Amino acid sequence: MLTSNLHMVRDVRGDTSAAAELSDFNGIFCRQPLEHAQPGQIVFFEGDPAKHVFSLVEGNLRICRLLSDGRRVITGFLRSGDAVGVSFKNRYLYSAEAIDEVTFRRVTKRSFEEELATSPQLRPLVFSRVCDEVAAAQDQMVLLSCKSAEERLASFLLRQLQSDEAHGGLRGVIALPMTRLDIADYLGLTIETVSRTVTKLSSKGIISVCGRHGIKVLSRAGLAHQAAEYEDDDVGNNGRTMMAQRRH
Amino acid sequence: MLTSNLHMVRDVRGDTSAAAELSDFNGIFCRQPLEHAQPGQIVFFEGDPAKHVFSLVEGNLRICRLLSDGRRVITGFLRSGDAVGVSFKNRYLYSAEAIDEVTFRRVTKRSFEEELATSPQLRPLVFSRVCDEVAAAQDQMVLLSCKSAEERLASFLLRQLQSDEAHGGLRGVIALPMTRLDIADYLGLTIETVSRTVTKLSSKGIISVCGRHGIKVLSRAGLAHQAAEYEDDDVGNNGRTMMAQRRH
DNA sequence: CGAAGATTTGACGGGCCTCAAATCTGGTGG
DNA sequence: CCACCAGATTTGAGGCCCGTCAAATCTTCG
Repeated sequence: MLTSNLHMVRDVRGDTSAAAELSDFNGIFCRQPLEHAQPGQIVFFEGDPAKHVFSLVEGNLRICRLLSDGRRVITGFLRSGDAVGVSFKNRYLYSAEAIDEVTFRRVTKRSFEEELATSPQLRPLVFSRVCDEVAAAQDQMVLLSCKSAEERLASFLLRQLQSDEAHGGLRGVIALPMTRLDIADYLGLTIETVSRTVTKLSSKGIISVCGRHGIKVLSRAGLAHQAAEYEDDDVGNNGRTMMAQRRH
Repeated sequence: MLTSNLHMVRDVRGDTSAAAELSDFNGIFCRQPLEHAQPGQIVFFEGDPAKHVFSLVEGNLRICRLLSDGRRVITGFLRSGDAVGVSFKNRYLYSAEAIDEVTFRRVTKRSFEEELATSPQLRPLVFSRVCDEVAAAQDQMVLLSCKSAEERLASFLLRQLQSDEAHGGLRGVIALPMTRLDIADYLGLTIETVSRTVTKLSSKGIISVCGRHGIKVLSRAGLAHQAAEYEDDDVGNNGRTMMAQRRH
């Protein structure tokens, strides 16, 4: 049975304590040579033997899965500081493609696993990242399962905004290195619907389009409202209330 | 930040070697007393402090997440042998509800984590299960992202069939302890669409409905064809071919 | 400038959702 | 044993959101 492969293990979470974590995690990679990939280049293919674990130093990757008839799903976007290929499985379950110019390092899966087995500091770190990975996947399942196009885009933009800010981007401005088709395949929509929905949010005064790969957030509250999620702040709330509502 | 929680760590994978794994994994739980839950009872709530890890002994659970307006998403179904609540996070990210009569055991998260830290046999086991969890989540993202109602239901039935067979069920018969509403919330459809699609598959001669909670598979190949996935056998293929098709 | 690709905009149709009602199933009490 | 009821499921009619197809516009780069 072809089973799991972890594609994304986020390295930075936007607080000052992340620096220590980052160096710990990257300790495995830092002796490896830098490698490069051009936009559109595929770092590894779905189905290939999973020989390496990668650490993204610069640039952005998209994680793709394909159906037999050519339909494409993007299960995640990766940015500098993320790792990809962490798994005990022997084949990659997805492809990793460079969105823009990318630099990365790699270690063999074997040495990564040895490091993991022998390093008590590393273990909880990796395990914790994997938990974040599962949480992200579940958020995405919620998004795909029952959100409208407008809610999906708003949720996506909100996440990107938080991610950008965690990485030291300008407050209120979202960088979108990926194309509209990438966004569409990530949100389970078509390119046309993404475009129309961007226009709609823009005409509502919630965002403002800045060129092809930039969006300015004019009303964060408006975005959060459209996203239809529990989080109502820039910071997630731990005191989220429970309601046991049911339809009908 | 409220982040990941692993809900499903499948314990049995249908081969004879699974028995050893199972006893290893359940070694943590086997000294704990048995607990019970009635149909509809909630084992723990989304947002509650995550104090325990659970091991399902008998019966079925549904894993639910709710949106603020009451929309419900089921991110997974659990059966005997599965564990739930494995995570380093301090709050549950989802609710776990009994579908039928359920018996389970629990250990504190603290003791589970201590066991995990000190047991070199257990670690790769848990880590491997987590990988399966992520793989399942990604499969579900593919399903929700771009499959039609018919493909979703076919994929779901195929998975249930494989799971049933792995657990020693009758060949070709699928047990569906959950309601149609559960299936709908799991597949991102409405209850009416699920019902209509079941009827459609039935009238095509691919399945045959056996009462409320049973479905007989008349044509496994037909199901697999409708599911629109790579796997074309009852066993997944490791030699899956890669194609780099793109739309347009 | 010109061409290729990315994005936007428009018209139209279909698949799934919504609302409504009929039917089926299982459990309870007479 | 059977009537009855509540909940689950099925079936039907109609509408809407988003996908499909097509064309215009914008951007980038040789």
